[in-house]
Amino acid sequence: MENSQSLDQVLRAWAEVFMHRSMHDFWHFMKHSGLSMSQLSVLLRLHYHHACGVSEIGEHLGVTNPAASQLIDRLVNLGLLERNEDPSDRRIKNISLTPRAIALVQEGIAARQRWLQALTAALSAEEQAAIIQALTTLTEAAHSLEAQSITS
Amino acid sequence: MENSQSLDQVLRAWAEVFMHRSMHDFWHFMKHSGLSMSQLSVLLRLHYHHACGVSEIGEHLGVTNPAASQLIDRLVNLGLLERNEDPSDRRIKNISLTPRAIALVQEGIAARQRWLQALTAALSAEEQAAIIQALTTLTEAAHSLEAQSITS
DNA sequence: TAATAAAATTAAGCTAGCTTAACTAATAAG
DNA sequence: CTTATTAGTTAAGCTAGCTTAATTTTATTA
Repeated sequence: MENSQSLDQVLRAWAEVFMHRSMHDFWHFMKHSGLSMSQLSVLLRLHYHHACGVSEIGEHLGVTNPAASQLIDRLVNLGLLERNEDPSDRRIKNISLTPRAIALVQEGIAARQRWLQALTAALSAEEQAAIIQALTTLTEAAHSLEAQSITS
Repeated sequence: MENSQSLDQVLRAWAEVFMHRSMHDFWHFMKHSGLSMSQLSVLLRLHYHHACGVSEIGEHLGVTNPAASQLIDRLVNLGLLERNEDPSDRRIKNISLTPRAIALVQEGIAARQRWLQALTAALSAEEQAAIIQALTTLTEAAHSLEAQSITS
């Protein structure tokens, strides 16, 4: 069929344009916030998962315990993280995002959201319906793939 | 309609899961390659745009000229960049990716491609057709939005 | 041709982020 | 109760990445 590209090509083209844009935006977000990749990784980890101890953050980042401790220390000083003793085990420090950090992460997510909305704003009802269907399918597939990888 | 979410919700959910995955992958790519965010930014800039001088790279990264020069110097020593005199103006050094750097960037892109393929592998023909249509529309919209922003 | 401008580099100095090694405090095990 | 283990921090030292200031080389302009 002349008006239909292969799924492979379409995925490639979409990933290319989405990633190019995402990396560009992320770079500017780093510059604008003044935070490093390591610092933003900590904030994102805490946004997507639950509050946790110092070691878990270091493990997730692939750095040593002292590195995680120092990184957290700087973020605490910046007012982006809170460090509280775990009442059940006073050796553990529970690390969590401050309201300011939550707002910062939300703003980063919202920026991407605005870009996607701009993409779809001028589309017809039919095109929008197709996108709703397609992205719902993809999102579900992503979630089930993630559920699989947890068990493996 | 009960089985149809709003476009807004769908975009939000998709951006969330896609970004979470992308950031996770990107972090591991950095760790695995041993390259910093700044270094990868240079490689991506050169992948998406043409070869250019030192100043342009610094400008794109939002750093000073000496910072760009030093960054490039390290990447040249790593065998990822080539630095050649511009024959038309010998003050300018033309910076370009080496074959090794091209392969590195391609591998990063291919990894994301494989993830998307895994997402769509188990889908029905109808679902695949809807995704082809939707992502083609989104990719075109992204390109035309980018074309607009160049002129503004 | 002499002065000026432009592109890149070098030098000096700072901070972030990482390492390993040594240390403190709290819990678990014997 | 004493010993070992676990969680986290502190200390010392290194490199990357950034800055500003000074320098070198090439091109432009008066």
